[in-house]
Amino acid sequence: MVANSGLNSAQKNAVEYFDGPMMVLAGAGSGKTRMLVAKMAHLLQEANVGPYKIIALTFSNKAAREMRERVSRLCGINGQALTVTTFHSFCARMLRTEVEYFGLSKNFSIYDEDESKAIVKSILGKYGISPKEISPYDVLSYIDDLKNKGVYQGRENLEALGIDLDDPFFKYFDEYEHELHRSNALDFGGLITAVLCLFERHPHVLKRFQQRYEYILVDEYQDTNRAQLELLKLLASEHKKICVVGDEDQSIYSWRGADINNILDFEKHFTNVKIVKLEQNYRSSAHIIKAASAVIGNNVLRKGKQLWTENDEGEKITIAELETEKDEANFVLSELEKIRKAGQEKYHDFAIFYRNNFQSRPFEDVLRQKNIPYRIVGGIKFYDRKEIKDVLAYLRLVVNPQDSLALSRIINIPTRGIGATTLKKLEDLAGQLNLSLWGAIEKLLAGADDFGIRLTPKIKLALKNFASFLGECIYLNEKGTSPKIIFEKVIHESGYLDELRAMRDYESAARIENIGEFGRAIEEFQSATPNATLAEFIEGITLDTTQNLDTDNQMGEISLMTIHGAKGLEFPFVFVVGAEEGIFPSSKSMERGQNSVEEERRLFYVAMTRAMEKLFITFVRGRVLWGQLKFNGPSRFLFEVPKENTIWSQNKKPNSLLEDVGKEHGAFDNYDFSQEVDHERYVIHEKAKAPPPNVKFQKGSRIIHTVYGKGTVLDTEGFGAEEKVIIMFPDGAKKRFLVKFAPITADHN
DNA sequence: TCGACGATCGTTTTT
DNA sequence: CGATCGTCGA
Repeated sequence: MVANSGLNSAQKNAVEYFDGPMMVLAGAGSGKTRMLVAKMAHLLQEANVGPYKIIALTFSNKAAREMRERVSRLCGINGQALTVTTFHSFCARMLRTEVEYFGLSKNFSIYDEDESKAIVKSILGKYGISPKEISPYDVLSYIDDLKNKGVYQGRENLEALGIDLDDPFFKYFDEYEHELHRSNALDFGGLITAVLCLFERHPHVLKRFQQRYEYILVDEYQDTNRAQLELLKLLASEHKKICVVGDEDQSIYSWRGADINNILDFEKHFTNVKIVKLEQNYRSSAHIIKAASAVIGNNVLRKGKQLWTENDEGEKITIAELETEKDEANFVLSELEKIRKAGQEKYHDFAIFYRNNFQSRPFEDVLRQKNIPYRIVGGIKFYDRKEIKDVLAYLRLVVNPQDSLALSRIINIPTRGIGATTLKKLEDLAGQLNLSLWGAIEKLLAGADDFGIRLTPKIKLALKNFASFLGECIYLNEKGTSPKIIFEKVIHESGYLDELRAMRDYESAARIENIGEFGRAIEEFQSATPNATLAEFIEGITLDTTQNLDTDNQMGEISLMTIHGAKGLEFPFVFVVGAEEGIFPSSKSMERGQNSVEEERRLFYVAMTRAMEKLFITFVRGRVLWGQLKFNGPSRFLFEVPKENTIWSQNKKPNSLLEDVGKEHGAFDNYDFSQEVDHERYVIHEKAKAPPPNVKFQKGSRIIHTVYGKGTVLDTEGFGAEEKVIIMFPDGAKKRFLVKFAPITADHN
């Protein structure tokens, strides 16, 4: 009975039901995690379900850890017995144990985005395509998109998934998969699709997992992609005891493949679905809840929930207009200090949220200047540093010698005289023999055949030395030598540290310091899990990028983060800054259209609902963007916040220079700053349209080029004699032409 | 094999 | 404006 105490009736319904598929639509601050924890506890204690029968899937390791810990504390059991994990870790673990059923060996590498991009680049290079013609980023996005939809090589009925097999990029997908395979590697998306593939081709394996995991719980369901939905459908099809928990209004990762339709169409994918809505909010004041509900009510793509609260009305939301981003930072700080001094609040009760990372700058400046403790959540990650990636590449190579990307990264770091030319020869050989780079090197050094590759004796010796050093490391690792010892061997005997030491500059010293930090992380890992392998350490850091956030001092620190980073958190006092058109909603989303703007609105909603007691939203009249002063006007979302829940605060400087500059630029035509503060003042009237420039080709129109054939105008620049067009051709190539000279005509068919 | 220069292009980042 | 990246030259 412990599990259910203190729950409201909706939460109880969600906790106690497990007869079939259920979707819990949990509004912001509605006690979702609490409900999930109670539900697991209920299964374990009331229903006497064995812990090994339950799987709970989340998106972040942080969420997984938190849930595991709370459940084990509530039930007084050892959390290790529970499968509470992320989709990706779950799949990685399965693939390593079920290794005989799919094409890679147990020690496969997991490639991150950078590494995937490097693969794409090399493929395009092989085709002789420059990054200007076809952007590697576009190709990678395409491949990523396929994987998000559940595509794997050899999958049938792709048309049903809406995949166009004639897409010119599809061949790159094949090439890409082949390259990964040759490196004994998977990317993030591939972890999921490989499991789909395994389940489809080996039904008895699927059966085993279906039988084992009778109860399936999914957190943050709005963030799942199509591939993950399919995985869930397969796993759940035997017992149909699946419970997904999510909030369509907090779906803010569509650009990462999350498919809001997974929630909207849940009843199409599962039958006899029970839906429970958690609509009582325990977090925020009534003003905040009413305002946030009104804003999100403007979205069309939703199931619809009516959030309510018994909490006090609280203070109205302050919407403040400032002159520049500097004034914005100063305003936020002065309001913050007012609150802090009046109520003895700690710094960690405050958070500043922005749409883009670059917006943190002015706040950091002011905070540093005033000596106020703060921390930036997110930003540059430890494992993204060059030196860490280098050392990691060595270690990955030791675990998985077939990892050609890792090998090519460090084969000449430190400089060994094995330069680009030699590497190219080796890569070509590997391609010919369809081996990994390491495989090719071993073959070549075996000496039976030189494959027509002539290397100078010096280079050959360098290669030999390198290979024998690596061979020793590989041998030690196979023998079960501890990760720390292999790490030490790598950094010392590879010459990596020596090279850094020889540099004798500040930057190199910092790098040495970071490598030391990395060593301590390995040590910590080793003492926490004494028998764990290097492979497990590496998987841990590629799949779990959670940073240590333990530096809380007495007064705490103000948190600065993007709104994406704020999801799932709460703070008594929240400042949402930069609420301007083009910033929030972002200009890109405005270009993309209605659905994208809806996602921005969800983001706005997430931001608002983080606040418990008091919410401030600020915007500026003039912002320096890319070295230029921009006048974007207040965000459309501000006008969706009901008047009765807000106080608008105008902070105009007398005789502001900015206003003159703005007028000069014609930027203030939209609204009149001389009037008193009221909503009407901010209503943006349709701008007088600039006379249509003298352009021959419109964006989106179709053309014929006498050399390259048919294409579509992606974008135009300039006009008249200066008019340029960027054309996308059917093979995916992008080219840029000066209209005056290019042999292009409009294609009216 | 490295460094200097110029062109380019500017979200969000759970895994 | 500024970081990043690719190209070219020595």
